[in-house]
Amino acid sequence: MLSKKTKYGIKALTFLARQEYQLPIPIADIAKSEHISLKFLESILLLLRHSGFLGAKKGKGGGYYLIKDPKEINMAQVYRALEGPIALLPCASHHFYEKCDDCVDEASCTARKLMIEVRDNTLIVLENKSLASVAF
Amino acid sequence: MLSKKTKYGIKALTFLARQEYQLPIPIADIAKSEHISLKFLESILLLLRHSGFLGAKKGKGGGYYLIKDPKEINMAQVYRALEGPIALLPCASHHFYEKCDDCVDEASCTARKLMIEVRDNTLIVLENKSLASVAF
DNA sequence: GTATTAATCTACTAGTCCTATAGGGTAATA
DNA sequence: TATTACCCTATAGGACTAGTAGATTAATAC
Repeated sequence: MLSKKTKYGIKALTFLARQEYQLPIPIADIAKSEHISLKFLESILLLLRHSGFLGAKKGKGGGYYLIKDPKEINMAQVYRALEGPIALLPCASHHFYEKCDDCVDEASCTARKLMIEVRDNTLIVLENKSLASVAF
Repeated sequence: MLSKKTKYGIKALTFLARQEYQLPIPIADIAKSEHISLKFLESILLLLRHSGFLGAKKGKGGGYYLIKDPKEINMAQVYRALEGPIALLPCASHHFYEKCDDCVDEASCTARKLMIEVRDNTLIVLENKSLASVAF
């Protein structure tokens, strides 16, 4: 299951992508429009800024704005920044690989085998989607 | 991420499917072979019995055994019994649908849209896999 | 019918993660 | 210089995970 952090993050990015003009939008405006707790959203937007998706401007007239063209923002990258691994098992992950403690032989592990197939298919979906393609 | 319950459940089913003869196997044998905590596995096998995948026999010579042909056991059903919804958001689930509190308009929700696509692709993978096809 | 074996059931717990909340600090702008 | 709005740290309730412990019940072998 997706965490609310990821869900809210995707919604916030979408909200920004749908703005007619790319001016900074205050957190409060996004929180109100998307019905997200202000302080929680604050931490999410900060993470998205540190991950290179958003820019921020302080002071009056400030807020958050997209740093790249929504067409160039890949949903797999967004997912990884917010949620972490795309694979459902650490041993089936590319970017976050970890060996299982209990596994004697990875090659014969059916759970791993199955989850690698799921991951590959999920990746195809996410990598072929840009923020622009889902927002409109 | 998959819970260990689901991972262990899949491994246990695989272990049973790989048995040459379909005789009852004691929990302890499975736990030892797959390096799973005995008592934790106990609760998992019980769940799999209640879900209609396993039969159990008490007493000497007892244990758990597959109730159906591994070819007839669909991995989507196994996943749902162990982990719950296949969709990554409740609002994108068929069998476990729930409305989001924060969502004003489901139709325009990009998180939902994206997760429905992920779910559809995951379903294709899981529904086309039988326990037999992953175990061998 | 008794002992043994092994599943079944109930209850409990330490630890971790999620989803926030609170409050002050800091930087930019008008 | 006042205001606006992002930045950072700390904390906390609740849910969930993974595992433990112990008693009970049912089947089988002798």
